[in-house]
Amino acid sequence: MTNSRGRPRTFNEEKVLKAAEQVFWKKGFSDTSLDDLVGAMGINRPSIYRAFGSKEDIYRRLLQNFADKMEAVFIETMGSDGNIRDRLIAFYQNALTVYSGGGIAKGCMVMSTAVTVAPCNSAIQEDLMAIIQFVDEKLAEQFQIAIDSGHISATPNGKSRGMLAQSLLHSLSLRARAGQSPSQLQPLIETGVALLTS
Amino acid sequence: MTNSRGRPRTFNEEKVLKAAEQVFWKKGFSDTSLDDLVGAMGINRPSIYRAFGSKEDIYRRLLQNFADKMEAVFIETMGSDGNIRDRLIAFYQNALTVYSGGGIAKGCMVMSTAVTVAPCNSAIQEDLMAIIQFVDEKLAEQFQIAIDSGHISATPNGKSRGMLAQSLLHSLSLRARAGQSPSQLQPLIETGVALLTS
DNA sequence: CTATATATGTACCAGTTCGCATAATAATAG
DNA sequence: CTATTATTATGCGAACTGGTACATATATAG
Repeated sequence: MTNSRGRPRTFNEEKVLKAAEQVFWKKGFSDTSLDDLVGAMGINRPSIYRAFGSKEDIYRRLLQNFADKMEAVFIETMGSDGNIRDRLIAFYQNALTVYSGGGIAKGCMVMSTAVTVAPCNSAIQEDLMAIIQFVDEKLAEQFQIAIDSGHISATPNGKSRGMLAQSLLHSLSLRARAGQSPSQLQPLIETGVALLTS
Repeated sequence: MTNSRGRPRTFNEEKVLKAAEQVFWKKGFSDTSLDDLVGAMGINRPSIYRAFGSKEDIYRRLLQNFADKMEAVFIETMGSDGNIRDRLIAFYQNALTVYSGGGIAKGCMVMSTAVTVAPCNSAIQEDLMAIIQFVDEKLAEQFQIAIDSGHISATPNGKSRGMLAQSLLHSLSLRARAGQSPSQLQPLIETGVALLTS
């Protein structure tokens, strides 16, 4: 029994999901209508449902998808072997490029859009919480390594530094979406990293 | 010509605005319907329109209203004459009480709800930007005083410290709305303030 | 070929959205 | 009292909401 029976799809799954992401990213969950998705994805309503489920299903999938992409950025920048200061700066700068990309003020897709719905949608709230905790852990790991190898002081500890490092990320996202330019935010990255690695 | 001609209002303006705030705070701008407001405020649609204008008018008014209330918290805590460390901790703790109040994960009303709409509504985006910049300035002021009086080092400068201090606020709001408890966030406040005042 | 499985397109559902037109109500001014 | 002014209540309507039924199209399996 092959999986390719029936009429073949006319759309590329990756492409239409990317299109849907753009809409959710800009308009948020509540303000995105199925008609918006139909327009952006270029496929009809019943096809969307058949392929991806409900609006909420698509959105939650894209949340995880975005988090995965940011994790890739994290691994790419923080995984190298320079000192933690330079690696952190590279990470924040790449994140900021994502947040401010395309000339539109966007911020982080997760932090900017899931927040609002969270109190009314426990599934999305849990997704958001899980992503925040994951980022905390990943950052804490890196600080712990730097502490263990004597590059930075043992206080604040790795976990605290991780949470504070994510705070900077939260603020970059929020400020970018409010319309602050990358050049305005660059000093925030630099002084933030300086404090975080002191 | 007196102002009290005609049929008198049956509602208390402050009270119904407070009720509206609760709805917007929980559901965000887009997901709050006029029927929601009618239900919460206890007055009919045409009365709402006559008294406060459109849904967007009410929301923007409440944004500023909330910012004013937080400024009052700021003045109350940061205006005293203890050392900057203790005053900052008091400020963050009071803010966190607001963010986590009433058993529901709420976060900051401005940061949690205006973010999402910002890219689609330039007026709200500008409101958000103005509030962020105002908070930056108020915080920077306090750090500058502490620097000038020799209580903390001159680098990072007051402006940078102000922006970083607001980052912590952003993260507290986001984390509270994601469901993290005040006790989980207390260490973030403490280590954050320690770094900010080092 | 026929049977089956998947995808698509039209058209529609019931419920909700915002905003308003209209009329009734309740106060004051003279 | 009547005229004026302001607020409140009923309820409309046209557009939009997320979601689906049904018929049609296009592939593979045998």
